Amino acid sequence: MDILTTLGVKTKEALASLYDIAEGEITFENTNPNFAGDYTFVVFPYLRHSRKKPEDTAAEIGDYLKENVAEIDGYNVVKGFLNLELSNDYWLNVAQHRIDEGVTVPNIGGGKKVVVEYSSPNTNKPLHLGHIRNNVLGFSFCEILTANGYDVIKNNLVNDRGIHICKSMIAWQKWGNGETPESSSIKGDHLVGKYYVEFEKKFQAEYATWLSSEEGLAQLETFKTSNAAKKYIKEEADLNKAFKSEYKNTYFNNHSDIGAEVKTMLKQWEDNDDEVIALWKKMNGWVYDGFDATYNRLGVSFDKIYYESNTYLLGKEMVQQGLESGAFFTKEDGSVWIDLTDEGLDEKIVQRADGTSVYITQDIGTADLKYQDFQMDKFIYVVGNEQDYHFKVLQLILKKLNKPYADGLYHLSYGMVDLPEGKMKSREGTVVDADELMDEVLSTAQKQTEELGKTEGMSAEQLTELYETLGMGALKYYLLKVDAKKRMMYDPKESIDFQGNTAPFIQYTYTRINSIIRAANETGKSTVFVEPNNLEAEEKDLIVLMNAYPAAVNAAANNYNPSEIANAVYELAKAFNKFYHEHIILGAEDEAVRGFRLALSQAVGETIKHGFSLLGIGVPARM
RNA sequence: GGUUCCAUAGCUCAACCGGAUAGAGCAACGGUUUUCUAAACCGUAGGUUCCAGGUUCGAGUCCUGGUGGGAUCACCA
Repeated sequence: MDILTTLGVKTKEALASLYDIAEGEITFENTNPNFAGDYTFVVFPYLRHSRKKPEDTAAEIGDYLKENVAEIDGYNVVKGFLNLELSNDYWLNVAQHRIDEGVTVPNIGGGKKVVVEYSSPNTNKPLHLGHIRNNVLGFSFCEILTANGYDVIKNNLVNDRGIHICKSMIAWQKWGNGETPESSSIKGDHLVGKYYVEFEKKFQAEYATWLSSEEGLAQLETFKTSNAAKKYIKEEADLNKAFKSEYKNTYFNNHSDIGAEVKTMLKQWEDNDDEVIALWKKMNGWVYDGFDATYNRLGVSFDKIYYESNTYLLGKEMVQQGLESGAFFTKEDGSVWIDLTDEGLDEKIVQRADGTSVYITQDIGTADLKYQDFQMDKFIYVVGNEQDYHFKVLQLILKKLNKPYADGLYHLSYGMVDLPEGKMKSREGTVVDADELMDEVLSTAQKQTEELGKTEGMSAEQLTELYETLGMGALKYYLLKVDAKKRMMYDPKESIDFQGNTAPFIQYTYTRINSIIRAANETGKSTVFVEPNNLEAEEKDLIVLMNAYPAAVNAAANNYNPSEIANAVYELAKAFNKFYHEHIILGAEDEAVRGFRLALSQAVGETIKHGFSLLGIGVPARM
């Protein structure tokens, strides 16, 4: 029986026999490091039954437990806190089990099927830092679920059609002069992105001209006296600027020449125009080549890729079902809506008056498609928290449609990544490009490694691989160590820092262990676990932390939060470095002590490697 | 304005779902290398956990009300 279970049972017994308490859930906490002991039982809640001072109550329970639980060596009491001290034999036992069995994670998934959607890029722009957080988070979380016994399907929904890609296409057609990734040596996704930017530039210029035209100025005057302008007047905002942003979409739709071209192209695409489809395929092909390279480098992969061009018409049938069942209603113009005011939300459109679908319609359809394809128990969307509302609505709609899978929807909502200068804004050119960023961390890894000069004898390929492992590790760890839910700050200086709570620090710890084990093997020293006579504090810390690791893996899955694993691994690495500094391992005189420490070190190394693999980070043999 | 998320050391983040004296890293200062990799280790300094109430034996954590910030409230995706 697990020690905590035993303690729970015995403590219940103690409470019953001492104070006649029958009910209640018994919980233990890890003893605060400032006090002696391993687990702590808080007696305050039981004082009204015991009718004794906290100290006396704790002591009575402590006596009972010491008497009845073999693993308890002793206890101490501070106010109402009963600190239980477990024997060294118990901890050595734990160590032996861990060493014999390797890392074992309790199976909480039970083979349940989970579809995880992440990445979900648009095909008009290259990936940026925000996408990296998404990809790294999504991939890591899939690894974590798998380790917990879930059957995971990683899926990507590629947004490959729509007005945005048409903008790139028009720009390329008009101003591209036949430029290709080959002819320009520009990575495909960046090339397409270049034309997207080009389009925006030309459009802005056209818009600016119009704004100062007679018609534009007339519209501005109309705007100034309109209702829409009132709130700007209240805020004392610049009305010219306000008009410029307010009217932009209207201008694009009703006045712009290139806007009209884009819209025509989108229509042609929907009508399956051969030429447009060919161009679309060509340019998307470039983007996919580019994305594949980036995904490869990030080390992420997918089991199933959905393309919006195939799924964007889905969901209409379900809109019909919803109309029949009364979940949806039709407005006068023929558009279809759902009323969510009972849930504290608004009315939400699910189909336009012309019968075409909107964003959420597609998601309704895709959810159903996923269910047809996989009959999953749960389906998770790794999407930024800016879409909290969208997924709340999506789930409610699925519920109102009585879909059996509706309850299985979970939005893994992660926070935005901010820069020291503020928010990333593509319009202001402050986005951090994914490929550039990866190059940067890589060259930093190389520079650092070369400065330290410990890689003598390594081949060019080995070095390249090492820089990749260190650089990508640093970047991924930087993004994964903070709580996924929280908005985070990306400081370029910090992200390439290799000291302290960073991947290279942990990787370094791993290589230290690795080199000791290697030396032990070379000199024929046994790394087999031997029970020593004594247990040092630093040794015990390692056992305690390794013992806690599987629970952290469970918690990371339950809380949708890889950072719990990052923290657990960091604590372990830190504890090992302290142990390493305080105690000699390979050179220990006593054979039993040496064997024990070697076995323990090896187990620490395995745990680090295990944890890092769940984060999608590799460990080098040496560095 | 409605809804919603957030606020912890100079900076970036923890704090095991209500427990003890709130912890790390970075930055600053000082120390450690004839011993298994110093990308390491040890020490010093740094806090009214945004504010005001409330619940509780006990609150950074729960509730209410403020203040400040983000997101969202599109027939965009």
